[in-house]
Amino acid sequence: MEAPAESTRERLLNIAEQRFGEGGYEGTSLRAITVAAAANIAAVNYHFGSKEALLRAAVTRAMAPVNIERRRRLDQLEAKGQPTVEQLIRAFIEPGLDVILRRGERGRVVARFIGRVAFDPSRRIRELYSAEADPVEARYLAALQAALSQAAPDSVAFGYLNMLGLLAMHQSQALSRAPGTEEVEDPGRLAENLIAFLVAAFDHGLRS
Amino acid sequence: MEAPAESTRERLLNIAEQRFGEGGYEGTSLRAITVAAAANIAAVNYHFGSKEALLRAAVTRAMAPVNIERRRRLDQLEAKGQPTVEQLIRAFIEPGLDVILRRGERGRVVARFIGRVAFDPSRRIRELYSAEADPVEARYLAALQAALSQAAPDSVAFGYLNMLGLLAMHQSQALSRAPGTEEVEDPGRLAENLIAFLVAAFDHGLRS
DNA sequence: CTCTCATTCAAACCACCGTTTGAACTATAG
DNA sequence: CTATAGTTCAAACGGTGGTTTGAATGAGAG
Repeated sequence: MEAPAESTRERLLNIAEQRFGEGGYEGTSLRAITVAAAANIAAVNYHFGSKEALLRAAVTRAMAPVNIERRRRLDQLEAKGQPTVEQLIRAFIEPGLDVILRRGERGRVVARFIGRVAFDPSRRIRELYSAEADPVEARYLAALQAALSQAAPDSVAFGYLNMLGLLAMHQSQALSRAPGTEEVEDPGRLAENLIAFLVAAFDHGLRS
Repeated sequence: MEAPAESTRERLLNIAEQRFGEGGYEGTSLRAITVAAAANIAAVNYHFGSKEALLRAAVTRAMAPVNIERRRRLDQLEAKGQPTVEQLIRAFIEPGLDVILRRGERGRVVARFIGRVAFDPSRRIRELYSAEADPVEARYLAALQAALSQAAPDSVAFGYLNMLGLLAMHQSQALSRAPGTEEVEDPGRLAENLIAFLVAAFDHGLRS
């Protein structure tokens, strides 16, 4: 029928991404995942060890390209001297939303999954996201502080937190209206709107 | 021992607020709630009818004072003519964070609960929040549009969505670092920082 | 062909879930 | 005191959760 090259392990990760992104971790059963992936229940524990380990593997796989792209852009910017606030925000936001642009329908699934994990009620699970994002986070904080030398460190951290939150919110479509009420926004336009919003807030809205 | 005036119904609502705010709806069992509330399992179905009805009652109770205060401020502002963007943002944010200021430790619990419900993975549950917030929402959107006459309606809606999201994020402390790493921010200062951040974004970051 | 090892499978395990039941308790009204 | 309505209780219901088991299957190596 379709691509037979997809291994059970990959099918589980793909469906887990989709279902965890729709219903959250607690709200999604392994049985729902394995049925949709045409796999046996025991496959999850065979390939990953536990439900949480499946989630961990899915988070790592989904975040990897985003982190790589963020690092790449940061390297590139810093090689050219002191980056501007807008350049830094762009280098942070765009990789998070390009996930949607690059791949088609799967892109939205991945983005929603990432955003959902970032906002999960359980601290354990939010920390999975933090652990993935942490390596880049320190570099962004330092670069933002350098670009906003007049701003207090607390303010820069506050701005970064808001940037992270708004990105996760738009990724997960958490507060979007009921489907049909509004058309799903074009991801490219969304990125530009979000970047403009954040640049203005960083440039004019942080206490010194 | 303590206040014996607390009815079973009130104890259930208080504990539900706390536990749903900590673990989310799916991640919190009725047994955990009833044990903590020193009530029988059947008490939930007797007083509310179901787990979801308990959540609904808790959301309604928690949101009521916020909505009342928002309406009051909106009435007051509109009686004096065209409100500024800052006045409108302040009238939206402050009631959401005053929940923390007014009451002591319980304030944080209530705020976290509200924020958590707004970001719940299940659409059903997010709609509980929307249903409570909706009546005021239309008024805020109209007032913001009037204060930002040069901005496109889509942009105003985009800004409002971001305001809603950032408030819910700070209410729920969703992306806060592990406790102990940073001191919990003073709620008053948080409100001022958030308002300044949003005013700047609305004034300089919305496409026309 | 045979051995080996990775993978898949049906079935079961046990714990916990939300909900229901019917009896026991409480207090107030007649 | 007695009836009555409101509330609490222990116990059980059926269903579903993540996890485990041990046998069956498959392909590749010697």
